[in-house]
Formats: sequence, C-alpha cells, structure tokens
Amino acid sequence: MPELPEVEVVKRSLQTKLLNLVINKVKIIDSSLRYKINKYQILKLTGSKIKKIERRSKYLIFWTDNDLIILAHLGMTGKFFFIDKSKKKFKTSFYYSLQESKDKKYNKIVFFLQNNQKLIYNDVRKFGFIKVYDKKNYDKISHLKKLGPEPLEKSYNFQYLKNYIVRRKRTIKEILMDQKCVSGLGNIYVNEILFSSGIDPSRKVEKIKDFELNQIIKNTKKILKNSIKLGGSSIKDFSSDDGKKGIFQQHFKVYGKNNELCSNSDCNKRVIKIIISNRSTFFCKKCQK
DNA sequence: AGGCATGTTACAGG
DNA sequence: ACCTGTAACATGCC
Repeated sequence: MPELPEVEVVKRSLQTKLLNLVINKVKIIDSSLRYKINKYQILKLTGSKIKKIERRSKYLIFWTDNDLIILAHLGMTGKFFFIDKSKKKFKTSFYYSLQESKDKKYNKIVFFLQNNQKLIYNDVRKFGFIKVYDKKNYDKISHLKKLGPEPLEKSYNFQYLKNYIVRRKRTIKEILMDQKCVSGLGNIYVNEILFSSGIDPSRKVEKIKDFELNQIIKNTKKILKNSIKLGGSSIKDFSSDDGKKGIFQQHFKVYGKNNELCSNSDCNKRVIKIIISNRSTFFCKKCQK
C-alpha cells in the first residue's frame, strides 16, 4: 500500500474536498478491517465538521470541530473515494474508479456529507483501519507514539541517523524500513533510496560510512519530494484525482526490476532480487556496494 | 496452482 | 526493559 508520498497526495486531495464539510450520517457496510470498527465510536462523528487533515508517517488524521479525531491508515489497499453527486461522476481522493461496480464490493464505510456528497473508505485486503479518538487522548495514541521522525523534517539528518545506528546490528535496509528509526518509508522507496545511494541493502549498519549516511539522507528527501510532486507513484492502479491515468512505477529505478538491465546507463549488469526480512529486495551488485 | 504483494504488530527469545 | 527475527492478518492477481 501507499507509502509516505502516496499518503501525502491523498491528504492534499482530501483537504481540497472535505474541509468544513459536516458529516451528516455514517454508514458501516463491513466492520471487519484490521481492527473491527467500533460502531459506537464511529457514529459519534454524526454532526461533526471536518476542520483539518494531517498526515503523520502513513497515517491520516482528521480533526473535527468537536472533541473527535479520526485516525486512518490505508494498510496495503485502502483508498478513499469522494463522490460529488452534482457532477454525477465518481470522483476520488486519489484513485479514480473506472469500474465502480467492482470497487463497490470492498466499500467499508460511507460518510454522508453536505450537498449530497459522500466519502467512502474502501479496502480489498482489509489491512487498513479507521479509529475515532477523543482529542484529549491524542498523546496516548499508540500508533503515533512510537514513530520516529518524519523523513522530510530537518530533524531527520546525518547526526540523528548516525546516532540511531550506534550499536545496532541490523542491515541498512531493515533500519530504514523500521518506523521507529524514520517513519513513512516502505519497501519500494527504501529500495529506491539505496539504489540512488549506491549502497548494498544487505550491509550491516555498523559498516556504513559517514558519507554514505549523508547520501541516504539526501536521497531520501529528494526521492520523496519528487514522488509527491509526481502525485505518488507506488500504486498499481494509481491515477490522479482528475481521473488522468497515473504514472505507475514509471520512474522507479530498481523496484520490481528483477533481471532487467541496471538503469545506470554505464552499467551492463542486471538487477537481482533477494529477500531481506521477508521482503523483496532489488539491487545492482555492481552499482551498490 | 503456487507464489507474491505497497504494512503493522504480537510474540518469543536473547 | 530493549533489541531482533518471524509469522500472521485477507484477498486478488500473475
């Protein structure tokens, strides 16, 4: 599912549509998500106005004008559809559905909004979730408490990373995937970051040189920013919210490119695939040391 | 038919 | 209490 850039794109898109809209009614179609939907909590949202939408790591946080906040995670296949009745068209926050009937099967929650508009949470694999909290408990939200810094913030820098890896024994890929170290990166972007940085994903962090840590920091920020600019890119059926066909994986340099020629023009080696902690890992033996 | 998939976390063991 | 590795969750697609 979506990593940081995709969630950021969803956030921005939802923000343009949902701000200051009142939730008139909530309908639960199927409560079996990652965490069973708490019907009582969700129904409390009735009458709330959406005031602000934030992203923290891969989580979305909706602030309302009363005591409630909504915490949403898209898991692997979660998505929001925004339906604008006045245009008689299926508009979405992020995905554009060309096959409404096929999607319908996986609609989980419908938020009925002002002006006959709807926000639908849809999730095929049910790894995502939606929870409602009281604002006063914000600091106690376990999902958010254990997260490391945002990779695009200044606090994610050389000194921080250098300090974090001291006395740790894992591989650089595992460390970058660990949300406690830096939050929001997933398998795709970590593969890309290590390719750009010329680092073998299976190297132990204790062997990573200072200049390489700097490369990682620099490339992380560059790749994430670029991907956000492109509108997110790590989803197969991705498309922007105006329905324009997406740029699926077009700019990935190693992810999913097993056996293909390395994308560095002066390299004639092929990308290989290995498994690191149960996740597919793609890299070029010649370009990543 | 079997293997694979963008994520998180509960659990066991050190 | 912290660190690490493994497995599990649900479902569709190739």
